[in-house]
Amino acid sequence: MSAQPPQIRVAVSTVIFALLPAPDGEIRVHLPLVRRTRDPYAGAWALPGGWVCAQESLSDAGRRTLAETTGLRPSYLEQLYTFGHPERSPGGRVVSVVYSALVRNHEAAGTGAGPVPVDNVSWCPVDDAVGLAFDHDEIVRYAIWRLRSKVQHAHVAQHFLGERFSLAQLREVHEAVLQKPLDPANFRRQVEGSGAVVPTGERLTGGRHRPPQLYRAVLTPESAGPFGRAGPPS
Amino acid sequence: MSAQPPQIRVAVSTVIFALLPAPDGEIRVHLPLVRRTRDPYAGAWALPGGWVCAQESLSDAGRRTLAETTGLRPSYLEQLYTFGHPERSPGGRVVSVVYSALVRNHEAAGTGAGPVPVDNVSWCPVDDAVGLAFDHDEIVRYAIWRLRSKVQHAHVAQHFLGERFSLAQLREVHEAVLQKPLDPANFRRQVEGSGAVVPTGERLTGGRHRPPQLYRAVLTPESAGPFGRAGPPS
DNA sequence: TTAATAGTGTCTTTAAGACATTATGAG
DNA sequence: CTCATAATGTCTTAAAGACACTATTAA
Repeated sequence: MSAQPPQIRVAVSTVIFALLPAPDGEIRVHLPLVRRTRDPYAGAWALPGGWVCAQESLSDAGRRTLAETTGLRPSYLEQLYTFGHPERSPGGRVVSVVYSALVRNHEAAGTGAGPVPVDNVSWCPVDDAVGLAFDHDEIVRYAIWRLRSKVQHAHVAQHFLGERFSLAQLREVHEAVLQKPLDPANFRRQVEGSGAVVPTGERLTGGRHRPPQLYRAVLTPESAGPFGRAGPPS
Repeated sequence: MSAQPPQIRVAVSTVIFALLPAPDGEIRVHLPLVRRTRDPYAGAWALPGGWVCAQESLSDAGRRTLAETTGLRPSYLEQLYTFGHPERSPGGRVVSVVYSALVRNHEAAGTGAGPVPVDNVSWCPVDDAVGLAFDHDEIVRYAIWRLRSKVQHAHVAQHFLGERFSLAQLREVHEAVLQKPLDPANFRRQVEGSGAVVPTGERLTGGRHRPPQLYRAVLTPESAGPFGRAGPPS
């Protein structure tokens, strides 16, 4: 162990997912990209991010740089992975701690998710996010794999929805993420039986059909982890 | 994004697990700790680790510092989490990337795992690893939770064993990690049916009973992840 | 009434768990 | 032969999946 560690810069990046309608009308998983204004990779698309300040936590740095570059303020960030290959940034050694979050559609509004593009921010279907700056292609690929592996753990899909939601809405989220149709009856039994959601007693009116029961998420002990929430502190 | 990032030091720590007999004869999950020789926390036990050098990858830094402090050289390191709370180290801002590995008993030999203690290294039952330096208590708690959540994914347990192993040995690993007995017949069906192991045709002789078939692990597509191995690059 | 989705029932298939039974090599 | 563990069989129960059916609201 050397007493004088070398200069390594610490950055954060964020992979934000939202379910938006693609040009073909299908609901697909999208993520926001920002256009780089300086070298290296000036003009290329990249994940939102920036440097970690001396007194802020890593997740706070993720939140701050995401808001600065895109205006997004998700309620919940989860650490995804830390990328630190010595050659991953041409400008010198950078270790990037990457966070991920799921946002609702109205949270994405006004940030380039709608028909009007916001300057230098673009929501992109995840399968089209290639040719990004640095090693961000790899990061995106890893993030979408993790999303699909973990959607089974019910709390993941609920971040795409509001506090109250119908089971049909929850099912549509799962269908969009997994890219396959699910049986409404079996889905209902699975979700209700898992204890991950409870009915609120309210109903969602306004549709031209029978109004569905509204549910809300409950934190299950298994999903809580050793610190009573999704990940460790920091 | 500020052009001049502040000075933040980057370190790695490693949580190494081995299955060793406890004083009471039970096989328990242990991990190696090293005694700190300088401030902060001089004299306290801590996880093996050290600073990341300029030209080495994060996992290489984990491997190197682990070997320097304990002599251990596990074949496979998996990134666990990155801890970066601003106040986690009294000596100034430190971001620690933590790696985890599982080692076989003979790999742990000569590093304090046997009856003869090696200077400044001690193998400790995970439940007794409290009062460590920095935030290492939290790190250990998170690592053991992850180990227990993931032992179901068969490849995890196989790192504790050699390349070839009997199903009884594999079952004993699962029993030690999960701290509960498993039905041999049902365990066999589950593991064989999962395709995670295949018989080698060899048998393990020497016991005073019917010699068991030996198996080896096979990398399943689901456990491989998006890059054909357990985690992303870096 | 009709359209449309909410919600239930039920059958089949698959897997988990408990536990009895048979197989085989060492001594 | 006997002991000990390997390996298989079978029964029960629970869950997953396919799909028919009933319920309820708005227009």
